[in-house]
Amino acid sequence: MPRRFGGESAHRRRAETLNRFSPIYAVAARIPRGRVATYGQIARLANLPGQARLVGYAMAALEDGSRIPWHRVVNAKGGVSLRSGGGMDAVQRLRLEREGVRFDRRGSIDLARFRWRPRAAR
DNA sequence: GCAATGACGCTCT
DNA sequence: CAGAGCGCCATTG
Repeated sequence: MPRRFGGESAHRRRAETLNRFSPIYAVAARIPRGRVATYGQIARLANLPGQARLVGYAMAALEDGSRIPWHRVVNAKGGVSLRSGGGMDAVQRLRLEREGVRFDRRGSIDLARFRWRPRAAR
């Protein structure tokens, strides 16, 4: 493909960034109901090892009403880590509990029991 | 373009 | 087990 230079618009750059998130969304979309996956786990499954932070960023960029099950994504401690304000952290916990995911007194999930385990590389 | 910030995580103390 | 340090990367001032 001819490499167009200088003329690349910011729009194009934006598109590339979103495209970078695609594999992340693709993996997150496969998390089954009643199970959870960690940011780092998703990063790895998306072939982006060590970029857990990028996963969190991708989740934050989701638009309202997205069909991606963002609530099934938790941190490595099995807890809900949400941004300030919005109260989305409570929403996430409620949605998970409604799917049967249990939280202990400390507010964390037993990953040994609820972590999603995809069969093999896909 | 540099510095700070943020839905993260692993290692070392 | 809590806290500090460091790595990673997109976004913002």
